[in-house]
Amino acid sequence: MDRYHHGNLRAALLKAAFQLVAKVGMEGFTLREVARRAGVSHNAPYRHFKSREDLVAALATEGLRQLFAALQKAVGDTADPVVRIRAAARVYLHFAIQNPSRFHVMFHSPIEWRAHPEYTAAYTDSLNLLGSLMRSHPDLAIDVDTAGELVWAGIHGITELGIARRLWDGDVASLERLVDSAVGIILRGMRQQAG
Amino acid sequence: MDRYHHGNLRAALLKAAFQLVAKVGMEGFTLREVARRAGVSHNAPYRHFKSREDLVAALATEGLRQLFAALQKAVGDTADPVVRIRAAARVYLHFAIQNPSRFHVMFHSPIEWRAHPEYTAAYTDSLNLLGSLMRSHPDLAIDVDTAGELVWAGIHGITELGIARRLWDGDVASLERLVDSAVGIILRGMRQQAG
DNA sequence: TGGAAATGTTGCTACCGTCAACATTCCGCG
DNA sequence: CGCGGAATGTTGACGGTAGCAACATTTCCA
Repeated sequence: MDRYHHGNLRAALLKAAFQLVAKVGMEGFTLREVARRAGVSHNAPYRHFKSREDLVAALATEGLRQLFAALQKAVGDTADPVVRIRAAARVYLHFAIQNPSRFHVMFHSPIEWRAHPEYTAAYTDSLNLLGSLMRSHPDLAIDVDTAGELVWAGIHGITELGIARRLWDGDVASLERLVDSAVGIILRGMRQQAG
Repeated sequence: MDRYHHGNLRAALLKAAFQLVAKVGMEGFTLREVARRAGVSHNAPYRHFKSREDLVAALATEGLRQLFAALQKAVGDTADPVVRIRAAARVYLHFAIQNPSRFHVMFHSPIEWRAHPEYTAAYTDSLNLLGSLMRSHPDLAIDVDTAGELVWAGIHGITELGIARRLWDGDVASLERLVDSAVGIILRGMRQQAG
């Protein structure tokens, strides 16, 4: 089974890249090391990715798809809008906590994303999902798109500062409580007010 | 004035580093290029910074101090808590928009910050400032520290997604409106409710 | 004033991203 | 079949980078 042609090198490279970035972070992330871990020569990756940046972009895109899939799954469990939004928020947080390097690649890679429409598409999928959640939430004082963006931004901010260890003592549960209360507060603040 | 000893190379290196990162971002940011721009040999920086990472950490710390100073200045203009909080939020946003690379260095550098207490101190200063703002805001339904963290996270999230061009059409004013409404919504959501 | 400490330079090693040239395998068409 | 081009993988080279060691210059103070 030691063939000259690998068979599915592209997927193997992505897998190796995920493992590498999980182990050493984005510093120390090296195209050559990825190739080494996939058991191929240092130049084999160039048959599947234009450049190192191209591989990173693929990694980010793949990560976004995983996140989207997780969000979809979490959201399907109930019909209550508030519960669904909170579930999505928790999934977002947990994804980031469990894969901080992956999250980092997804959101902090200094890449010109306009050259990678698959990335933008994957991103938009999640944003749309959140938007549709807001649509099912009644009594919004602002339009649903803005509402979705604000909720996204709130969760994203907590998650960012959380994995950066800024507002986190290491206890996941406390961060989760913070996310829950953020969702509650933001949704409450967006409500139509009677008087 | 062409001396062997520079006189204040450390400051000159930081300045050159800020210019470089503003021009080429964090990719292409090179210790040797910084040295070149400061007009010294490729190894001179090692007399002032242990490593490349050490220089980046100094850069991030300096950026945080600038942000803190800007926040302080913005907050001094009025006594109304809500206005002050909104002013701080806008300053945060504008700082990031005007110095995206600097912001990136400050918040996305994969550095073990425990080894750089000045960074954590600079960070805490801003967080405390925001906390004190919340303290002057009446009728909070939750404790002030949590309130401060939530406001920070909300603004941070909008700013992050903003400079990543995710929820931004290029118009600063629209982002500003988003920040304003986020502040309003979050503060409203955190209010004690009568019934 | 003289020598140690601080600061800057030169040269080296190991590694990285990428290009070019070459080797092997696969696959469709006669 | 078989053969020739396309796809895939390898080897080798080049320029650039981080960091180490050895050396040169300047400063400073005992």
